[in-house]
Amino acid sequence: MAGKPISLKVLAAHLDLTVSTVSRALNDYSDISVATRDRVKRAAVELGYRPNQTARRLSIGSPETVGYLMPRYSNSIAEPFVAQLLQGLGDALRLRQWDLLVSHAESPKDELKQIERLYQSGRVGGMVISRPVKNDPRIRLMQNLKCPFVVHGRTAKSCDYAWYDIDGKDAFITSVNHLLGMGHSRVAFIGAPLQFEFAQDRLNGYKIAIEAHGLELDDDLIQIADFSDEGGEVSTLQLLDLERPPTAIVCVTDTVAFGCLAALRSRGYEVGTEISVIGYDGINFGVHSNPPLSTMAQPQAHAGRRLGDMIMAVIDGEDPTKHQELQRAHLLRRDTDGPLQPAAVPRNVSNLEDTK
Amino acid sequence: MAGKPISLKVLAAHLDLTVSTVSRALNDYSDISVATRDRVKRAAVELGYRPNQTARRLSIGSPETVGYLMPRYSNSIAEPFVAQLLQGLGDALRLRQWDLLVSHAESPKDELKQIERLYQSGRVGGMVISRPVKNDPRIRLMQNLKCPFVVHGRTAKSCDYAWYDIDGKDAFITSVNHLLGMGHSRVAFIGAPLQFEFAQDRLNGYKIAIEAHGLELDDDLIQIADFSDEGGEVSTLQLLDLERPPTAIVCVTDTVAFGCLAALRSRGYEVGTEISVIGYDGINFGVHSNPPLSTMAQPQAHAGRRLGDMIMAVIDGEDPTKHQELQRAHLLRRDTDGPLQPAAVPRNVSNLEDTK
DNA sequence: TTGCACTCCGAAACCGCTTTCGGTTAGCCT
DNA sequence: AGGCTAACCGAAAGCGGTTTCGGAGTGCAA
Repeated sequence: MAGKPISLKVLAAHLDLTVSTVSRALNDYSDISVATRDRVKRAAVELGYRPNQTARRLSIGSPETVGYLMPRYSNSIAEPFVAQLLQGLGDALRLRQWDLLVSHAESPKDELKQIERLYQSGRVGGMVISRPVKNDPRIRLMQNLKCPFVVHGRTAKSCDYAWYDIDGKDAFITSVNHLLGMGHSRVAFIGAPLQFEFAQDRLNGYKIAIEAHGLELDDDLIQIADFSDEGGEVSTLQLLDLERPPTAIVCVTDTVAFGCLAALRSRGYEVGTEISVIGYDGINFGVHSNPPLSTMAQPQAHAGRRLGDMIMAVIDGEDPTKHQELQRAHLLRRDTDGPLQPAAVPRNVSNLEDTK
Repeated sequence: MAGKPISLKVLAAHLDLTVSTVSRALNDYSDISVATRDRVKRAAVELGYRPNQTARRLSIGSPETVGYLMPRYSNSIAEPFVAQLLQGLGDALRLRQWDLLVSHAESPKDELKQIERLYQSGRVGGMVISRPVKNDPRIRLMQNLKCPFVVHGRTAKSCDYAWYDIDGKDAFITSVNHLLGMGHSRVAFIGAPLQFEFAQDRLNGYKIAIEAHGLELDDDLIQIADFSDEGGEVSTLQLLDLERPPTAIVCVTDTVAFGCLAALRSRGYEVGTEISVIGYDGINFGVHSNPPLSTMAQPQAHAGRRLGDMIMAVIDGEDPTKHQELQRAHLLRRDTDGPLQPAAVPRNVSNLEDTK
């Protein structure tokens, strides 16, 4: 079981054949008799022959590997979806015997270098990236390089590459509609920096839903937070300090929502009754937050699998624009959303005793 | 910027030199004059030459790649540490220009196949695995294959391979001591299946601390849960239904602890005062649990980096047993631990009014 | 018997890089 | 002037596969 892996040469010698014959036998060439083909294959498994992939890849001219560029951390909470995404990606690639290479960079410039190195040096035959920003330089680079790629997220409604995304606009229309339907009229939005397309997208959904109900957009109710739980916390505090604070808040991610909940608790609010909060992502930990977070859930496990299928298709030369998939999130009600309290009175107008 | 990547051959032709000269010039061979070396290097950057890694690796006989076998999921809460680990691993490998390959399997047998394929086919020069079980077949396989590897975790106190681990025994001694020091005398342990060495290790710490205080081990207080939040929940309920329920609980992971907290809330306990809970892992979401979870925190970001350094060293031929690193966890107090209430009376002995 | 079409396998080039080995040139010494 | 040593570079053989091409056998018909 130990020892050097056996090469095609020794396998051929063992069979008293040439390497070329053995190679073609293993690859089911038609100009090899079934007799020797079977004989070769049997010997191959007996001797435990494993073709050297490096040699094979050099020869066929394909790395049979795709790279995944991990998103850079913007905060201390680990990206909960990375592991699931990798799992799905790996499953899809393994069907074709391709490998998955992961890399990550420390700065946007470093990301560009990584992509170029990985592709130009023939280490990967394509890339998967997450979380594009507007006019993303990585995408421009890969297009110039003619490096096949798919994007987890979109940068615009219509674009000329392959992507997989969740419809954030639709999701926020759903969540805001849900809140408005429960009687809320002042619902706030805590978003992320708008250079992230998904942030813009979700904000758009919020605005559309608000205006569709004949309400006016109030800039005070739109906060752009740092993309983290701390960011959600400070934004929430600012909202609460408004003259007319909101009665409901939708958050751009669950992580931001957790910060939001923390701020509300610190001010003594009873979330779900006095004030409503809805997050976005559907991460499982939400069951354990205080209170359990209502959120727009999405099929994360599916994403990796689909992205894997798509990158393989694009590498195969299919038209990238034919591989654009938009999934919908669905409202997962837990405990942080509820109808507007009839007697709800803003906290900061000096009659605290009423609400107790 | 587009077009085929340029090869050594065209670079050599462009310089009117041979490939061998150019290759040696780029690799700083001493038998190349500084003049031509500089000329070659300058031309290389000008033309944007990127050596084909597949060819290079075939030639030098090393894949310059290590594989990471992702742990299989046992529950629905995403492994928060995978992303951090990969990041650290990637950093360490990138220093040597090595690549990181990730793979995962659906069953233990599949894991063995993956390892064998990856190594025997020359795709990886070494492996990193997580969460070993007792007498782990993966480890035996890699030893037979002579595949360099390092383990995230240990299978026994003394073993003949490289590992990085957190001292779970020490951590549970610390947490149990902390609770006992606050007056608790009935502290329970919710663990994971003992085939996982870390589960055994942490249980040992618990036992040692209990006995060191002259207390007797009570089997009723030792629960082996399914390795998930649901598991923590059912185990906790069983503990609460004891004749003499515990006044404090230590949990084998934070995830289990979240389930524990859920169970306690469902029974109306005020965690942190009426009953104490301490988890293990220090995952950041613990800040947002209800209540915020006290836990044994550990330097997760460090682990990947160290594992990367170690696997490189082992691949370089260093003695694996010289690369065994034991880190300590430290108590991170949040809100779920507190002194034993003097008047604490078990809930299920019919005088509920006292405790209200 | 010659010819022809198949069947089946070997020879050899190639993928792009590394590395050993050998040979040419220049410089220096006697 | 001849010889010896360095300094530099070219030639070529790998690494372990894949793939094209051609040639040796076989069978069958003319």
